[in-house]
Amino acid sequence: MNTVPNPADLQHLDLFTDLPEAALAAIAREARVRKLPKGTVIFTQGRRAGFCHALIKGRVRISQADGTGAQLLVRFIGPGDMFGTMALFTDGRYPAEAVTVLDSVEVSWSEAALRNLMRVYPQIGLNIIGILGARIREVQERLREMSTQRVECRIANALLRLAERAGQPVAGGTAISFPVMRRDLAEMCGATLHTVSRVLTAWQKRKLLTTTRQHLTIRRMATLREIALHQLVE
Amino acid sequence: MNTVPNPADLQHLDLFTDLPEAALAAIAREARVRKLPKGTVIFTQGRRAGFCHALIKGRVRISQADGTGAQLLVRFIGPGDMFGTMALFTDGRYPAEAVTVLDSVEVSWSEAALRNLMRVYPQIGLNIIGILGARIREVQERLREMSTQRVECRIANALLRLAERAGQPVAGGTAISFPVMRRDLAEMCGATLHTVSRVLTAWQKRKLLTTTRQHLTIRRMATLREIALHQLVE
DNA sequence: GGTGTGTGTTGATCTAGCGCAACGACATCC
DNA sequence: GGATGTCGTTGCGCTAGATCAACACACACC
Repeated sequence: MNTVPNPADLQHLDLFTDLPEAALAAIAREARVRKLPKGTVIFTQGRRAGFCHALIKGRVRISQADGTGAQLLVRFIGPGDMFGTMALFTDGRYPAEAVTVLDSVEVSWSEAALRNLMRVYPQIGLNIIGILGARIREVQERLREMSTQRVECRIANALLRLAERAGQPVAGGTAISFPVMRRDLAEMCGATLHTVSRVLTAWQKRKLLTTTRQHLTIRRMATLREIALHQLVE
Repeated sequence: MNTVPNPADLQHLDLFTDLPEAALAAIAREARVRKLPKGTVIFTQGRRAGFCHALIKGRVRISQADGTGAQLLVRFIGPGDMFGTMALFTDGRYPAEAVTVLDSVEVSWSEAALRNLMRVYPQIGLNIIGILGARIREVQERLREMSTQRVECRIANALLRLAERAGQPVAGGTAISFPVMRRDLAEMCGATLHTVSRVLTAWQKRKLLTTTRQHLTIRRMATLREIALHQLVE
């Protein structure tokens, strides 16, 4: 585990786009790099937050639980994404839990370091605003889906989002590049894993996709898009 | 309609907290003030955004429609709140529609003016980050509610949020200070207005609240909180 | 090899809340 | 004052999807 990242890696982080070389070097100097094996808990819900995180490699599952144990899968973090940063600018506590679902590498900055960097390079602040804005859009869209669409549409939309952000072109389709369980999909779109299982097997029969345990490949993206759009499915 | 606002008014905007007097004066100079009668459409979904808005007086309804005409009530804007600003930092289009539900007064700044002000007073950027962060939290919480809780809880939560942000203490309860329709509540929590109506009349029989046409007063806040929390209602 | 434990499937019921339909109450406008 | 439109209520049947339950794999570890 080396403790200083390669500035070239930082270039691809959404947090630090449009920054000069010099800035990236300064940012790298303040960073802490960690290798995190699959299954590592990076932070837990409600814990005091002191760091801004970004992912270099791997995949992190962000989920939120309510009092009764019900879970919402907020999102999957991929390489280049920042996470756990909102807390620094609100009440200082992580609102969700972060766990790696693949062997991963993260970079992080202390709150103090980040604030310093933001003072020197205001572009970072603008980047954060852009990231948060985009995220609000997405969450609002999901909220609208949840209130207006039926499960099939929501599952289709969840798959499309996964494909967009973690899709790997393979022979005859697009594979999701990390393990996704039925339970994950269920918690992404407010359904039970039973319903998700039923819908997926139905789609598998229609050759829309193929699945092996925890692995998923979309075969007919266009049809999936249609299902996602149309309220009424034939 | 005067075109320059009183700096004292700006002081109470969440956008401009923690700014020096001088800054407020400069901000006031760049502002445009408009009186908007009830029912005015401030912007429509999808339109090109060129302004950052804030409300001085009144109430604005922000809602988002999907292709099929189904609506999501994103939130109600009250005095001091900024709105329609996210668009400037994402794709430049308003993601929702804004309509006044009371006679209102708004201030707005052109994108260019706002960016200039942000450059001179970086605190504004930090404020925006805080506002967006808080908003993500709220939307995520609603998303979690939508996926895990049943309608009664969701309606209770919607009412509690309304009370928190627009509650006026009155004799024997807390009144919502602007007109709210059954349809509004329904679009806030992903239900039909029929269901909302049924639930509200049930609660009225239990003396939890009283309603007259478009007006709503919560009588037993504590009981409502219980309903909002408990998954299972007796 | 057997024995767990975490995952996925599938069937059989049950029910919360939707959809439809009809009506009632209040406000506004002519 | 009547007509028209917006808003709210209520009854009835229906269905999407939850819940309950049982089973079938796959991969671990002993």
